[in-house]
Amino acid sequence: MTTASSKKSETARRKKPETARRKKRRDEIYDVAIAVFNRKGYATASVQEIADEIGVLKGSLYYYIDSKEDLLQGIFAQTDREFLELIDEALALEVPELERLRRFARAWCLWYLENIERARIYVNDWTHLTGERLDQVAEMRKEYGRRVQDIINRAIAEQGLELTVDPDFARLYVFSAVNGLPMWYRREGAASAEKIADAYSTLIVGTVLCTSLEAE
Amino acid sequence: MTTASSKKSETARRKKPETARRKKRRDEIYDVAIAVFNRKGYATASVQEIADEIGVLKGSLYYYIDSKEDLLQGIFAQTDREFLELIDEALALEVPELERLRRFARAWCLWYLENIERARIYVNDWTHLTGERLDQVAEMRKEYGRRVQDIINRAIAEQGLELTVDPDFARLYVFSAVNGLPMWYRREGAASAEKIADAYSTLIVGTVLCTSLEAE
Amino acid sequence: MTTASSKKSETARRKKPETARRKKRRDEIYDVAIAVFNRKGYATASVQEIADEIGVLKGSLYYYIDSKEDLLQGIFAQTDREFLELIDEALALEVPELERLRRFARAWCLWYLENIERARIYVNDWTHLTGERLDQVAEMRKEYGRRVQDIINRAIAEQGLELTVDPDFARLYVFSAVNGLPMWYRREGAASAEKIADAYSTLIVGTVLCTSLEAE
Amino acid sequence: MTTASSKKSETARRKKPETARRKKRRDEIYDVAIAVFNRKGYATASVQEIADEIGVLKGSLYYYIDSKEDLLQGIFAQTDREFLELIDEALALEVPELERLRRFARAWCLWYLENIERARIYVNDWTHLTGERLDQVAEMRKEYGRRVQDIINRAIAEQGLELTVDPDFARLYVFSAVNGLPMWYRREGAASAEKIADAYSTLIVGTVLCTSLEAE
DNA sequence: TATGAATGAGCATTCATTCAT
DNA sequence: AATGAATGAATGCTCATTCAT
Repeated sequence: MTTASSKKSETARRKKPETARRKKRRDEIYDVAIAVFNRKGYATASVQEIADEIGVLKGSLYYYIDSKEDLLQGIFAQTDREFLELIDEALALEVPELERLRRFARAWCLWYLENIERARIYVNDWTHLTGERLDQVAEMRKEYGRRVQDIINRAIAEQGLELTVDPDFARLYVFSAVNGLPMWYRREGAASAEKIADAYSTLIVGTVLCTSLEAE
Repeated sequence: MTTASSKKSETARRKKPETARRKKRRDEIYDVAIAVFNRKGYATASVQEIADEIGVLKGSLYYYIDSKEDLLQGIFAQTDREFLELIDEALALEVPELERLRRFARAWCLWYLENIERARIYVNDWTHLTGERLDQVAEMRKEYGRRVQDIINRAIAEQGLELTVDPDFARLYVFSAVNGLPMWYRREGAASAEKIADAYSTLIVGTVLCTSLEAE
Repeated sequence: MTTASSKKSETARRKKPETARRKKRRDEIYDVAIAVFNRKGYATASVQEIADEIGVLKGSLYYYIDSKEDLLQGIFAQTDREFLELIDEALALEVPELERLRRFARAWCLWYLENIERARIYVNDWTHLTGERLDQVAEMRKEYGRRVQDIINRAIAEQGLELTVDPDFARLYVFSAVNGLPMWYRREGAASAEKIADAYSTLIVGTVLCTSLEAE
Repeated sequence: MTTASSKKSETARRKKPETARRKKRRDEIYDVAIAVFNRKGYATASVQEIADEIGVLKGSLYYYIDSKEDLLQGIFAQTDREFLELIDEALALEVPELERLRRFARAWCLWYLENIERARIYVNDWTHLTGERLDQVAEMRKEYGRRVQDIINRAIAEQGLELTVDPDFARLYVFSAVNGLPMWYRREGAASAEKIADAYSTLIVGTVLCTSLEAE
């Protein structure tokens, strides 16, 4: 229930000086962890497998991480940072709102596809966090929602749509559609990330416009 | 119900006659298993928890099931049956194709929402099946895809749309959107299942129509 | 540690009247148990398998037996009875001692081969008895040893052999050789039980005669 | 040492370098396992007991072994190696064939007696191996048979015996006699291993010579 | 920094046995 | 006589984590 990162006493957790060497190792661990969690899922993956793939003993990892859950959180933190950046870039654009939506949608999809392993973990395994780690991620997700909703609402307002569908549903629908990418996308697949992002961004814009579609 | 359980087939443990009493217990086990898997995820949930919730010893469950994985497969089997029915009902309707799509979409969403626990397990945990069990479910999913694609394509043809987006993407997009329902829907939430199904079916029809949307 | 048969109180164990019907069932259980123990070994075999093969529920067996170990002991009891008879028949013969040995050896082998399933259980699984059951079987085995030794010694005396090998070793050697039959004999094998018994009885007589063999 | 342990071969858990410390622990585990399997039989013995006797937690053993069956196979592998050596040494002797037989027989018995615990496990528990492990051991046993038969046949040929008994039976008879040693031999017993080996080798030579004994 | 060894708690599963009906 | 259900204890095995070196 308590976060694993609060186990060690404050003094003991004096942040190790992040030397270049240390950082490199850390990054390697994260990269491998992403590969392994992606392949087997967080719950099923074992710390052993990560260690094996790095070529280091299991116990040695704990010099760099506090726990397995720590690793997961770390992956999410990175993802969070990048996604927020993505949104901010879209908001910074000086273009019509619908165009902003389109460009954001495209960038979003592209980012998912290019980081499909991390995206898959994000979508599938965030439930395996516990305690405040979970709260933190949940809060983040809400924040995403708010910002994306904002983009959507501005487009709707700009277009002067007469709503038949609650725009909240449009957001949820769009989020789910994008979150579903990792379910079927394979890097070696036939369709390129570019092509997929084109198609998806068109559909996303369409979904937003459809909030004024007559039900019958 | 259990297909791949031919482990002990040497002496072919005769199939127990499904008495009312026995069926009741079995159903209870499945209900509790659904609740527990839904709450914690299949991989993290333990047989112990299911037994505890029923108020029976862990080992006693094995009088009714062959394995934990068996339980998961059983849940899927039920789900598969119902979903195929849903599609067939839609295909049997004598209405215009777009209307068929709309009605199917609505029924689909409604069914997801009403069985949201099972849906969540289906979406999240099918990867935890192994061997032919996994193959079987994978095959089922493909079959769903084909049938839903069929419904989509017929609507597109009927409407004489000039395609700008591959209809396969529309299917994937729609599937993801629906599969995403368990991510955010809560029974106690503000929006009723009916309302959600209305909105989503409109958006789904919209997505299909958007396959002729100009990208720019 | 305490024998399983002392679990039930004296009064409760009032021997059920051995009706014909009951006896038939009991015999069937023993036959199947022999088949199953023979196939998988006592330790690995399960009561379930026996019940399955009879076509009765596991629990029902306990109307006829007290425990799994009981079953094993029962099998041994039958075997003991028959083997003692075999020896007694040999001792009753009015023939020269070497001839008595030869005839006994042949009958012994033949009996092993004809009851090879029970013999296999006897040889392999007597160690799985516990408490006084084990003591009882151990005592029986000693008794066999004494009687067979008697036959051997009489033959040696009759032949006036000048011993170079302790006749006890001859007995142990012969016992092991016969006990080894279940290790390789298969009913469907090429050699008939008769032929094997012929060969083995010759070798057994030979072994006894060899107690006067010069070591160099 | 472990041949069939390619379970985790995806990530190929690198073979730990066999340091002296590690080897000592491994040997200890094997020694205790031999003691426990010898005492209770493989099927009845539990990993728990082995751990208890070493004074380590059950799970800790798995740092050194892959499975309980692995332990059994490891014991057999050692035994196989030694036995084949024994035969090869006998075949390398430059002595008359009957003398070769006698010396081999003696060495064989002596080896059994000196390693009586392992011999007992070998004789009793090889059936508890499964899959290719079982196949491998079965193949080994056949190979032994062929080689010992070879020694026997050469002695028979050298002696120019007129056969009345199939030499295959002589081999089976002799094998059984030796395999029976663990049934009765106790280290603390009256007879020394040397004395027993003397007596048994005489009887073994005798058995081979008896293949020309008249049946009547 | 990293290793090697061990811990301890947990897990899915099996099975002989009991007993109310 | 037999059933059907449950018990309870054990089993082999896994794994995140710790820690002395």
